[in-house]
Amino acid sequence: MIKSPPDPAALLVFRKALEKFVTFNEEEWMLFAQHVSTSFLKKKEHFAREGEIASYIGFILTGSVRYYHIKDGEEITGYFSFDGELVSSYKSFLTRQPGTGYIQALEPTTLLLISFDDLQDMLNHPLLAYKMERFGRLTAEYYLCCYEERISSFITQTPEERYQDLVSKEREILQRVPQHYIANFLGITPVSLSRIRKRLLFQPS
Amino acid sequence: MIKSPPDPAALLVFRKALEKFVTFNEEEWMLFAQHVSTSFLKKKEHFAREGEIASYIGFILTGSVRYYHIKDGEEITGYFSFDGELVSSYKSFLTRQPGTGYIQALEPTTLLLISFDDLQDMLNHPLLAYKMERFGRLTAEYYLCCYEERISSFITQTPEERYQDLVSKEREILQRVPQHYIANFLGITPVSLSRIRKRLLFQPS
DNA sequence: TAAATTCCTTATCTTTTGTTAACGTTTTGA
DNA sequence: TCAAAACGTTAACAAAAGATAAGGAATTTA
Repeated sequence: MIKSPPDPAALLVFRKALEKFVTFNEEEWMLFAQHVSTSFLKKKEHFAREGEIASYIGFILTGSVRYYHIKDGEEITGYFSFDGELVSSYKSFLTRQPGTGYIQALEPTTLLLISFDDLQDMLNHPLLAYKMERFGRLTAEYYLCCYEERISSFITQTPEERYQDLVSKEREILQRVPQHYIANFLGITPVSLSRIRKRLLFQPS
Repeated sequence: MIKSPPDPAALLVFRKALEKFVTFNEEEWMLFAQHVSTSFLKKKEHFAREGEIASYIGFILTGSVRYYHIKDGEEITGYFSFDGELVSSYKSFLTRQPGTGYIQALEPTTLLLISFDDLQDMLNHPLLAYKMERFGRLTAEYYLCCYEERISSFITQTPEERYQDLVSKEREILQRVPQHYIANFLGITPVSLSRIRKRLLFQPS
């Protein structure tokens, strides 16, 4: 992965996106921005691989990625992230243990990056520590809520209901992601999703 | 729910448990402990209900709870927490929106409690703010990793494999939780879990 | 302690999903 | 640009899960 210094426009987009969690003043942002680099992934290029310890947390400027695992030699896609979202093999990044899955660009993808070491530097920097802890807390809490909903969908919904929810709530995924990945995401096989779609066509309830 | 001041032994257990995330010095702990109260739940008593905004985060001193949703008039159990763990309707607690599920004591359960308002006070207290943000970040990150694994299990494993994992890794759940709740937890019906158990008896591979 | 309720298993039947393979279409990449 | 690979659908069959009901054991509770 080739890194370079980020351009100012990109940093502005990043700053804006982070305001969902925390607002940096000028001085803080100056310090923060010094730790940001940029990178580009060609379609199908990997951001993370099984067995590797995640070194970066990424912010997707443009493009999208999928998270997948390999089981019995088969790729199984578990999640997607699009522009404006953070991306990382979180568990690996946070625990410094080898990751168990892959992250791969679905499209040509431009990222902003913060390395683990840089993040630690910021967490230890007297002028940034407090706000970075807060940023980390709010970010983790935000994703915790997302995960909670996703788990709940597996417990309380059938695959067909999960698909209908996707259709009504997450049109973007439908439009930007191949169907066999969506099938995995719903916890079923591509063949089964194709059948569900056919069923819904003829009984759109 | 009846609250009272916690006894010192309970606070000590709490302090010890929180060291997984953060270590308070004496002064900090004094301030922290002032915001802790205690409560007791009889078996089947509720800690949270659908439609209510969660006011407390709890720490289970003794006992256990289950998280469940009601769908089509049926209770569906999604999770359990045991002594030494935190418990809350997190999404509701964090977002101040009405919760979508229930939390109920599986056994007589003793809790330590921190209210949302007290937590905010601590997050705003000059001598505690930094450490509380850090505590919140590390806690949320910890549960994020747990959730990530759980989601991944729904994507990559069959119900039978999930059950086998439970048998090998989480004996405590098996021993303390009725089987039909475990079935829900695995994303299947009690009847189906009974069949899986029978299959495994005769082909323990 | 007796009655009521809950819990687990089992059986039957239906529905859904998984597996494998085939086929035409689209996309990819050399 | 052209061959190869990937994609979505469909079919046929097997395997698993859901729904419902019944029966006995265990637990609860009045």
